[in-house]
Amino acid sequence: MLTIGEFAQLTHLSVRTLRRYHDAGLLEPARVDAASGYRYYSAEQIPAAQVIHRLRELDVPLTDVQRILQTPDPCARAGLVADHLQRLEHQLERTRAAVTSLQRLLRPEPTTLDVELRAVPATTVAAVEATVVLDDVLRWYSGAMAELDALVGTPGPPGGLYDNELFTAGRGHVLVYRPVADPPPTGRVHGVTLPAVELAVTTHVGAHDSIDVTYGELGSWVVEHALAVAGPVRETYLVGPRDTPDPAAWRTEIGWPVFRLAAR
Amino acid sequence: MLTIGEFAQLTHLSVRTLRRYHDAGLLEPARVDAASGYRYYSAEQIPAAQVIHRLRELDVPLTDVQRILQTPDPCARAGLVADHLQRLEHQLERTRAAVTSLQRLLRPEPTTLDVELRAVPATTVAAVEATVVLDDVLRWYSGAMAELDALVGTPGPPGGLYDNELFTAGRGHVLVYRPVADPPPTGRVHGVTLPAVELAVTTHVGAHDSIDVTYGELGSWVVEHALAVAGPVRETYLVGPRDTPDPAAWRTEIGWPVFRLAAR
DNA sequence: CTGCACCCTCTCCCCGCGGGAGGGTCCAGC
DNA sequence: GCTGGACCCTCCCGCGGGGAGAGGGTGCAG
Repeated sequence: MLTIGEFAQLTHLSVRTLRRYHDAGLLEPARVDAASGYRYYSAEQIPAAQVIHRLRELDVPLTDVQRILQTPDPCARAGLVADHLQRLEHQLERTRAAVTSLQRLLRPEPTTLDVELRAVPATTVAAVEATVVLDDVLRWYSGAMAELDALVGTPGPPGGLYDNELFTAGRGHVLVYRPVADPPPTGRVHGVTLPAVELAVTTHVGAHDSIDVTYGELGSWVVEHALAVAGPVRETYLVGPRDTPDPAAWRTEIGWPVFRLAAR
Repeated sequence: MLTIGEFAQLTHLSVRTLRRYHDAGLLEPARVDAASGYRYYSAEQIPAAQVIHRLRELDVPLTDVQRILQTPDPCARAGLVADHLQRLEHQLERTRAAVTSLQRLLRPEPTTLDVELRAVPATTVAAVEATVVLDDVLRWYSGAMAELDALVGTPGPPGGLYDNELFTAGRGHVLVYRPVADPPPTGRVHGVTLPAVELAVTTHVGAHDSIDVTYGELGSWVVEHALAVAGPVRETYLVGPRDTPDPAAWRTEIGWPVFRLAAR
């Protein structure tokens, strides 16, 4: 039997951290003295403590660590760990994208932004819509787009409408569509009539990680032309992952509904 | 002039976040109405907001973001950014190490640990010592070892003594040494007589990322042999980065001072 | 038996942001 | 001009994974 201090020395964890792990139910001491409350650990618990330590080094939240430890089947456990590793990989990807985007931002070259003011008539399309949180939007998008592809023909590039709330509040209404002559009236995929709007349109080239920069430039243009933005932004996926695996070749048309200001 | 909500739409930042950046002095609104407190931004501030956004995506703390933004010289600024990128790279390295270590931990193969009980006589060595925090220990170590190398001959492998507090409290007394016949009596590098101890000794093979596992196994061995650990651990760097760049070939002897328990 | 190192619980602090309360301000439509 | 509703303000609390310290109880060796 080891006191918490001795156990801390053997595992290179702090006494405080061990107490926290106990409180969280991650690492129950082998014995807890009922009278004094002293925690006593056994040497067999060292590997368990080290597994927790490693998972924490990988930024696995304590609750998820508990889930992993409580999974009896080693195979299912490995799956949970693999999930986390994949999440780390994904985050690494975003980090890389942020680095390149930052480098471009800090080396400000005069970007000539082609913006077109375009009046778009009301259109009826086959659409899938939902209210989602920002973190889920990619997952949701691929599911929704798969449904669209399964049900209808594809006479033109797909598009999406994204509530501004999605970005400013992290959660908002989203709609993806494909133009189609005769959409089904109801169901997950159903006909929607997009209202007529005047759009400020430009084209974003490349992956979507730094699309906010293009949005910013488009927004600047709109402001400088004494217009104001309104309504959900519209994206049209001219060239996307379905067309080529090379993100550098992707082309996304982004359009912001605008209206003329009286005079400020 | 844009209200905070409009500016949030243009930058894909939340209103709350913009207010926080203002409070932190990162992004001062172009104008703040004295009467109402309303913040008004200009379209020219969009790139600045995006730079902050990117830095935050790289987990740069707000205080460091401020430091970067306040650096007028673009070259020095790029240096600060590069520092952060290097830190990210370093962290990525540790993440990779944690992953491999975790995989080994979860695939528990019966490790045959060679532990030797060795009586070590008191020795006089040339040493550098300090009290450091855990995060700085690697940096401190390379500096200290460079000083040792500069001043004295190298008749044997270098070693270090690490207070257990360093690991359990994140901060502790550290001493690195080289055995030498005639150490200088004073100065940064000075003679120290290491006390005689009985050591439980084993050898850790590989990089130091998962050395705590070896420490744990050594600790288990000590506990199972009715001994107790005491005093600062001793490491001897038989093969290290100075000898070969391949971490898999590194060999570190780790020794834990022990004493016999009366009878528990 | 006494001193001292150790252990206990408790509360507060940190970061960066979200959520919500409670209240003021702007502006379009009437 | 008035009113309603969208917008904005400040202030406080929550999260997670600890660190720091207060204030008090325990265990053990001399």
